[in-house]
Amino acid sequence: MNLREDVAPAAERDLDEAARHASARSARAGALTEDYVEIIADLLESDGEARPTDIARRLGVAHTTAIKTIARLKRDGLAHAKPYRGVFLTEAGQAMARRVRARHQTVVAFLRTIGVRPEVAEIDAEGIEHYVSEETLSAFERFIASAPRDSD
Amino acid sequence: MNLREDVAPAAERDLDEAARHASARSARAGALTEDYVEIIADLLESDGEARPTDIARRLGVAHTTAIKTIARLKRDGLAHAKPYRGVFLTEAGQAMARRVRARHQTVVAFLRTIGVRPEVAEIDAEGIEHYVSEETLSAFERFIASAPRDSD
DNA sequence: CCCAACATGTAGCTAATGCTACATTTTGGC
DNA sequence: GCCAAAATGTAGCATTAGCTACATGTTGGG
Ligand SMILES: [Mn+2]
Ligand SMILES: [Mn+2]
Ligand SMILES: [Mn+2]
Ligand SMILES: [Mn+2]
Repeated sequence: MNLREDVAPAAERDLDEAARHASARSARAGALTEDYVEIIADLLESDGEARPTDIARRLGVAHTTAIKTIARLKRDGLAHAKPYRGVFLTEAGQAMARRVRARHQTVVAFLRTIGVRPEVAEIDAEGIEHYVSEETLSAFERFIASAPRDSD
Repeated sequence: MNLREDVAPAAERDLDEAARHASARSARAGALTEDYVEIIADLLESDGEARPTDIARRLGVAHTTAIKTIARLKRDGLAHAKPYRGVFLTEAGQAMARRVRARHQTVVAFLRTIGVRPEVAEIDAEGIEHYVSEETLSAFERFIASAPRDSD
Protein backbone atom coordinates (compact mmCIF):
# COMPACT_ATOMS: atom_id res chain seq x y z
CA MET A 1 0.00 0.00 0.00
CA ASN A 2 1.00 3.54 -0.73
CA LEU A 3 2.78 5.45 2.03
CA ARG A 4 1.96 8.74 0.30
CA GLU A 5 -1.39 10.17 1.26
CA ASP A 6 -1.83 12.06 -2.04
CA VAL A 7 -5.10 11.44 -3.78
CA ALA A 8 -3.84 12.86 -7.08
CA PRO A 9 -0.19 12.75 -8.08
CA ALA A 10 1.68 16.03 -7.84
CA ALA A 11 2.09 16.43 -11.60
CA GLU A 12 -1.64 16.16 -12.15
CA ARG A 13 -2.41 18.63 -9.42
CA ASP A 14 -0.01 21.09 -11.05
CA LEU A 15 -1.78 20.67 -14.38
CA ASP A 16 -5.16 21.32 -12.77
CA GLU A 17 -3.98 24.42 -11.00
CA ALA A 18 -2.32 25.69 -14.18
CA ALA A 19 -5.62 25.22 -16.01
CA ARG A 20 -7.49 27.17 -13.33
CA HIS A 21 -5.03 30.06 -13.58
CA ALA A 22 -5.19 29.97 -17.36
CA SER A 23 -8.95 30.26 -17.13
CA ALA A 24 -8.67 33.24 -14.79
CA ARG A 25 -6.12 34.89 -17.11
CA SER A 26 -8.47 34.47 -20.03
CA ALA A 27 -11.38 35.99 -18.09
CA ARG A 28 -9.16 38.87 -17.01
CA ALA A 29 -8.27 39.56 -20.63
CA GLY A 30 -11.95 39.81 -21.55
CA ALA A 31 -13.07 41.89 -18.58
CA LEU A 32 -12.31 45.28 -20.05
CA THR A 33 -14.01 44.43 -23.33
CA GLU A 34 -17.13 43.43 -21.42
CA ASP A 35 -17.17 46.68 -19.46
CA TYR A 36 -16.85 48.77 -22.62
CA VAL A 37 -19.64 46.90 -24.37
CA GLU A 38 -21.86 47.23 -21.32
CA ILE A 39 -21.23 50.98 -21.04
CA ILE A 40 -21.80 51.56 -24.75
CA ALA A 41 -25.12 49.72 -24.56
CA ASP A 42 -26.13 51.80 -21.53
CA LEU A 43 -25.28 55.06 -23.28
CA LEU A 44 -27.03 54.09 -26.50
CA GLU A 45 -30.15 53.29 -24.51
CA SER A 46 -30.16 56.37 -22.27
CA ASP A 47 -28.77 59.00 -24.67
CA GLY A 48 -29.31 57.48 -28.10
CA GLU A 49 -25.59 57.80 -28.74
CA ALA A 50 -22.29 56.64 -27.22
CA ARG A 51 -19.54 59.22 -27.64
CA PRO A 52 -15.93 58.33 -26.82
CA THR A 53 -15.76 61.18 -24.31
CA ASP A 54 -18.80 59.92 -22.42
CA ILE A 55 -17.47 56.36 -22.41
CA ALA A 56 -14.15 57.61 -21.05
CA ARG A 57 -15.84 59.65 -18.33
CA ARG A 58 -17.88 56.66 -17.16
CA LEU A 59 -14.74 54.56 -16.96
CA GLY A 60 -12.62 57.24 -15.36
CA VAL A 61 -9.90 57.13 -18.04
CA ALA A 62 -8.47 59.59 -20.54
CA HIS A 63 -10.45 59.85 -23.76
CA THR A 64 -7.46 58.62 -25.75
CA THR A 65 -7.46 55.39 -23.80
CA ALA A 66 -11.12 54.90 -24.67
CA ILE A 67 -10.51 55.64 -28.35
CA LYS A 68 -7.76 53.05 -28.52
CA THR A 69 -9.92 50.40 -26.85
CA ILE A 70 -12.85 51.21 -29.12
CA ALA A 71 -10.54 50.58 -32.08
CA ARG A 72 -9.93 47.12 -30.65
CA LEU A 73 -13.69 46.52 -30.30
CA LYS A 74 -14.05 47.40 -33.98
CA ARG A 75 -11.15 45.17 -34.95
CA ASP A 76 -12.84 42.32 -33.04
CA GLY A 77 -16.21 42.81 -34.71
CA LEU A 78 -18.04 44.07 -31.62
CA ALA A 79 -18.53 47.72 -32.56
CA HIS A 80 -18.47 50.07 -35.51
CA ALA A 81 -18.23 53.83 -35.83
CA LYS A 82 -17.77 56.54 -38.38
CA PRO A 83 -15.18 59.22 -37.55
CA TYR A 84 -16.69 61.91 -35.29
CA ARG A 85 -19.95 60.03 -35.23
CA GLY A 86 -20.11 57.98 -32.02
CA VAL A 87 -19.93 54.25 -31.42
CA PHE A 88 -22.47 51.53 -32.17
CA LEU A 89 -22.59 47.83 -31.40
CA THR A 90 -22.66 45.09 -34.02
CA GLU A 91 -24.99 42.14 -33.61
CA ALA A 92 -22.20 40.32 -31.76
CA GLY A 93 -21.66 43.39 -29.58
CA GLN A 94 -25.36 43.63 -28.75
CA ALA A 95 -25.47 39.95 -27.87
CA MET A 96 -22.50 40.39 -25.54
CA ALA A 97 -24.14 43.46 -24.00
CA ARG A 98 -27.33 41.57 -23.21
CA ARG A 99 -25.41 38.75 -21.58
CA VAL A 100 -23.09 41.05 -19.62
CA ARG A 101 -25.84 43.34 -18.37
CA ALA A 102 -27.99 40.48 -17.15
CA ARG A 103 -25.01 38.95 -15.36
CA HIS A 104 -24.10 42.28 -13.76
CA GLN A 105 -27.63 42.62 -12.41
CA THR A 106 -27.61 39.10 -11.06
CA VAL A 107 -24.30 39.52 -9.26
CA VAL A 108 -25.39 42.79 -7.64
CA ALA A 109 -28.74 41.35 -6.60
CA PHE A 110 -27.07 38.28 -5.16
CA LEU A 111 -24.55 40.25 -3.09
CA ARG A 112 -27.35 42.42 -1.73
CA THR A 113 -29.35 39.34 -0.87
CA ILE A 114 -26.58 37.97 1.33
CA GLY A 115 -26.36 41.28 3.19
CA VAL A 116 -23.78 43.39 1.37
CA ARG A 117 -24.67 47.08 1.29
CA PRO A 118 -25.82 48.34 -2.14
CA GLU A 119 -22.85 50.64 -2.78
CA VAL A 120 -20.35 47.94 -1.85
CA ALA A 121 -22.27 45.37 -3.89
CA GLU A 122 -21.94 47.61 -6.95
CA ILE A 123 -18.21 48.03 -6.43
CA ASP A 124 -17.46 44.33 -5.90
CA ALA A 125 -19.78 43.23 -8.71
CA GLU A 126 -17.85 45.39 -11.17
CA GLY A 127 -14.92 43.01 -10.73
CA ILE A 128 -16.57 39.73 -9.75
CA GLU A 129 -18.98 39.66 -12.70
CA HIS A 130 -16.20 38.80 -15.16
CA TYR A 131 -15.20 35.62 -13.36
CA VAL A 132 -18.57 34.01 -12.68
CA SER A 133 -19.23 30.80 -14.64
CA GLU A 134 -22.66 29.81 -15.89
CA GLU A 135 -22.90 27.29 -13.07
CA THR A 136 -22.12 29.85 -10.38
CA LEU A 137 -24.48 32.34 -12.01
CA SER A 138 -27.25 29.75 -11.84
CA ALA A 139 -26.49 29.15 -8.17
CA PHE A 140 -26.78 32.91 -7.59
CA GLU A 141 -30.13 33.02 -9.36
CA ARG A 142 -31.42 30.02 -7.45
CA PHE A 143 -30.44 31.65 -4.21
CA ILE A 144 -32.05 35.00 -5.05
CA ALA A 145 -35.26 33.24 -6.03
CA SER A 146 -35.39 31.28 -2.78
CA ALA A 147 -34.58 34.21 -0.49
CA PRO A 148 -37.29 36.30 1.17
CA ARG A 149 -37.92 39.53 -0.70
CA ASP A 150 -37.12 42.98 0.72
CA SER A 151 -40.34 44.46 -0.50
CA ASP A 152 -42.51 42.21 1.66
CA MET B 1 -41.29 70.49 -8.98
CA ASN B 2 -38.71 68.65 -10.98
CA LEU B 3 -39.93 66.98 -14.15
CA ARG B 4 -36.82 64.77 -14.20
CA GLU B 5 -37.13 61.57 -12.22
CA ASP B 6 -33.38 61.26 -11.56
CA VAL B 7 -32.45 60.75 -7.96
CA ALA B 8 -28.82 61.70 -8.55
CA PRO B 9 -27.78 64.11 -11.29
CA ALA B 10 -26.10 62.52 -14.29
CA ALA B 11 -22.68 64.00 -13.53
CA GLU B 12 -22.65 62.47 -10.08
CA ARG B 13 -23.71 59.08 -11.37
CA ASP B 14 -20.84 59.20 -13.85
CA LEU B 15 -18.39 59.96 -11.06
CA ASP B 16 -19.66 57.06 -8.99
CA GLU B 17 -19.41 54.63 -11.86
CA ALA B 18 -15.93 55.87 -12.73
CA ALA B 19 -14.88 55.27 -9.12
CA ARG B 20 -16.25 51.73 -9.24
CA HIS B 21 -14.33 50.98 -12.42
CA ALA B 22 -11.18 52.53 -10.97
CA SER B 23 -11.52 50.24 -7.98
CA ALA B 24 -11.90 47.19 -10.23
CA ARG B 25 -8.86 48.27 -12.29
CA SER B 26 -6.81 48.57 -9.15
CA ALA B 27 -7.86 45.11 -7.96
CA ARG B 28 -7.10 43.68 -11.40
CA ALA B 29 -3.59 45.10 -11.22
CA GLY B 30 -2.98 43.37 -7.88
CA ALA B 31 -4.49 40.01 -8.81
CA LEU B 32 -1.39 38.50 -10.38
CA THR B 33 0.80 39.58 -7.47
CA GLU B 34 -1.58 37.88 -5.07
CA ASP B 35 -1.54 34.64 -7.04
CA TYR B 36 2.25 34.55 -7.13
CA VAL B 37 2.55 35.18 -3.41
CA GLU B 38 -0.03 32.49 -2.69
CA ILE B 39 1.73 29.94 -4.88
CA ILE B 40 5.14 30.74 -3.41
CA ALA B 41 3.77 30.26 0.10
CA ASP B 42 2.21 26.94 -0.92
CA LEU B 43 5.46 25.67 -2.42
CA LEU B 44 7.55 26.79 0.55
CA GLU B 45 5.20 24.91 2.82
CA SER B 46 4.92 21.71 0.82
CA ASP B 47 8.43 21.49 -0.66
CA GLY B 48 10.51 23.74 1.57
CA GLU B 49 11.51 25.74 -1.50
CA ALA B 50 9.87 27.71 -4.29
CA ARG B 51 11.77 27.44 -7.56
CA PRO B 52 10.89 29.67 -10.50
CA THR B 53 10.26 26.63 -12.69
CA ASP B 54 7.77 25.17 -10.22
CA ILE B 55 6.00 28.50 -9.85
CA ALA B 56 5.76 28.79 -13.63
CA ARG B 57 4.39 25.26 -13.99
CA ARG B 58 1.69 25.92 -11.38
CA LEU B 59 0.65 29.06 -13.22
CA GLY B 60 0.87 27.55 -16.67
CA VAL B 61 3.26 30.19 -18.02
CA ALA B 62 6.79 30.14 -19.42
CA HIS B 63 9.51 30.21 -16.78
CA THR B 64 10.80 33.53 -18.11
CA THR B 65 7.44 35.11 -17.42
CA ALA B 66 7.64 33.90 -13.84
CA ILE B 67 11.19 35.18 -13.44
CA LYS B 68 10.18 38.63 -14.62
CA THR B 69 7.22 38.76 -12.25
CA ILE B 70 9.36 37.53 -9.35
CA ALA B 71 11.71 40.44 -10.06
CA ARG B 72 8.70 42.72 -9.61
CA LEU B 73 7.82 41.05 -6.31
CA LYS B 74 11.38 41.71 -5.14
CA ARG B 75 11.26 45.30 -6.31
CA ASP B 76 8.03 45.75 -4.33
CA GLY B 77 9.44 44.26 -1.14
CA LEU B 78 7.34 41.10 -1.14
CA ALA B 79 10.01 38.52 -1.97
CA HIS B 80 13.75 38.02 -2.01
CA ALA B 81 16.02 35.49 -3.69
CA LYS B 82 19.65 34.75 -4.33
CA PRO B 83 20.56 33.77 -7.91
CA TYR B 84 19.89 30.06 -8.55
CA ARG B 85 18.60 29.70 -5.02
CA GLY B 86 14.79 29.84 -5.11
CA VAL B 87 12.34 32.46 -3.91
CA PHE B 88 11.37 33.45 -0.37
CA LEU B 89 8.76 35.80 1.04
CA THR B 90 9.55 38.87 3.11
CA GLU B 91 7.47 39.67 6.18
CA ALA B 92 5.18 41.74 3.96
CA GLY B 93 4.97 38.85 1.51
CA GLN B 94 4.11 36.38 4.24
CA ALA B 95 1.43 38.69 5.58
CA MET B 96 -0.10 38.99 2.10
CA ALA B 97 0.09 35.20 1.68
CA ARG B 98 -1.83 34.61 4.91
CA ARG B 99 -4.53 37.06 3.92
CA VAL B 100 -4.82 35.77 0.35
CA ARG B 101 -4.89 32.09 1.31
CA ALA B 102 -7.59 32.59 3.91
CA ARG B 103 -9.66 34.57 1.43
CA HIS B 104 -9.21 31.92 -1.26
CA GLN B 105 -10.46 29.24 1.15
CA THR B 106 -13.45 31.32 2.13
CA VAL B 107 -14.49 32.02 -1.45
CA VAL B 108 -14.23 28.34 -2.42
CA ALA B 109 -16.13 27.22 0.66
CA PHE B 110 -18.82 29.78 0.03
CA LEU B 111 -19.37 28.79 -3.59
CA ARG B 112 -19.60 25.15 -2.58
CA THR B 113 -22.09 26.03 0.12
CA ILE B 114 -24.47 27.60 -2.41
CA GLY B 115 -24.28 24.48 -4.57
CA VAL B 116 -21.43 25.02 -7.03
CA ARG B 117 -19.49 21.84 -7.79
CA PRO B 118 -16.01 21.71 -6.20
CA GLU B 119 -14.03 21.83 -9.47
CA VAL B 120 -16.04 24.78 -10.75
CA ALA B 121 -15.81 26.52 -7.38
CA GLU B 122 -12.02 26.28 -7.57
CA ILE B 123 -11.95 27.73 -11.08
CA ASP B 124 -14.28 30.65 -10.34
CA ALA B 125 -12.66 31.40 -6.99
CA GLU B 126 -9.30 31.84 -8.69
CA GLY B 127 -10.69 34.97 -10.34
CA ILE B 128 -13.38 36.13 -7.91
CA GLU B 129 -11.09 36.14 -4.85
CA HIS B 130 -9.25 39.25 -6.04
CA TYR B 131 -12.37 41.41 -6.18
CA VAL B 132 -14.05 40.54 -2.88
CA SER B 133 -14.14 43.39 -0.35
CA GLU B 134 -13.86 42.86 3.40
CA GLU B 135 -17.58 43.43 3.69
CA THR B 136 -18.45 40.82 1.09
CA LEU B 137 -15.95 38.39 2.59
CA SER B 138 -17.67 38.81 5.95
CA ALA B 139 -21.02 38.14 4.34
CA PHE B 140 -19.58 34.95 2.82
CA GLU B 141 -18.27 33.82 6.21
CA ARG B 142 -21.57 34.60 7.91
CA PHE B 143 -23.38 32.55 5.33
CA ILE B 144 -21.03 29.59 5.59
CA ALA B 145 -21.39 29.59 9.37
CA SER B 146 -25.18 29.65 9.20
CA ALA B 147 -25.50 26.95 6.55
CA PRO B 148 -26.06 23.29 7.42
CA ARG B 149 -22.82 21.29 7.26
CA ASP B 150 -22.14 18.56 4.72
CA SER B 151 -20.53 16.30 7.26
CA ASP B 152 -23.71 15.91 9.34
C1' DC C 1 -21.73 83.40 -39.89
C1' DC C 2 -17.84 82.92 -37.15
C1' DC C 3 -15.10 81.52 -33.60
C1' DA C 4 -14.40 79.48 -29.21
C1' DA C 5 -15.36 75.59 -26.75
C1' DC C 6 -15.67 70.99 -27.01
C1' DA C 7 -15.03 66.52 -29.14
C1' DT C 8 -12.17 63.72 -31.68
C1' DG C 9 -8.01 61.96 -33.26
C1' DT C 10 -2.64 61.19 -33.72
C1' DA C 11 1.91 60.48 -31.83
C1' DG C 12 4.68 58.77 -28.69
C1' DC C 13 5.88 57.44 -23.94
C1' DT C 14 5.64 53.81 -19.95
C1' DA C 15 4.59 49.52 -17.55
C1' DA C 16 2.76 44.99 -17.18
C1' DT C 17 2.40 40.45 -18.95
C1' DG C 18 2.94 37.20 -22.12
C1' DC C 19 6.22 34.80 -25.63
C1' DT C 20 10.66 32.51 -28.11
C1' DA C 21 15.56 31.99 -28.71
C1' DC C 22 19.68 31.62 -26.73
C1' DA C 23 23.30 31.54 -22.93
C1' DT C 24 24.93 30.16 -18.56
C1' DT C 25 24.91 27.65 -14.17
C1' DT C 26 23.98 23.73 -11.24
C1' DT C 27 23.63 19.17 -10.16
C1' DG C 28 22.96 14.29 -10.18
C1' DG C 29 23.80 9.64 -12.32
C1' DC C 30 27.10 6.79 -13.92
C1' DG D 1 34.80 13.50 -11.26
C1' DC D 2 32.39 14.28 -15.91
C1' DC D 3 29.00 15.69 -18.48
C1' DA D 4 24.31 15.95 -19.90
C1' DA D 5 20.00 17.31 -18.39
C1' DA D 6 17.59 20.51 -15.90
C1' DA D 7 17.22 24.95 -13.99
C1' DT D 8 18.12 29.63 -14.29
C1' DG D 9 18.88 33.78 -16.50
C1' DT D 10 19.28 37.42 -20.54
C1' DA D 11 17.70 39.61 -24.68
C1' DG D 12 14.38 41.04 -27.38
C1' DC D 13 9.61 41.04 -29.34
C1' DA D 14 4.31 41.80 -29.13
C1' DT D 15 0.08 43.29 -27.08
C1' DT D 16 -2.72 45.63 -23.79
C1' DA D 17 -3.77 49.54 -21.28
C1' DG D 18 -2.74 53.54 -19.26
C1' DC D 19 -0.83 58.54 -19.80
C1' DT D 20 0.40 63.56 -21.82
C1' DA D 21 0.99 66.76 -25.55
C1' DC D 22 -0.56 68.35 -29.50
C1' DA D 23 -3.46 68.73 -33.83
C1' DT D 24 -7.69 68.75 -36.16
C1' DG D 25 -12.73 68.68 -36.76
C1' DT D 26 -17.60 70.16 -35.36
C1' DT D 27 -21.00 72.99 -33.72
C1' DG D 28 -23.78 76.22 -31.27
C1' DG D 29 -24.38 81.03 -29.11
C1' DG D 30 -24.00 85.67 -29.91
MN1 LIG E 1 -17.03 45.11 -14.71
MN1 LIG F 1 -20.51 45.73 -15.11
MN1 LIG G 1 -6.38 33.93 -8.11
MN1 LIG H 1 -6.00 31.80 -5.29
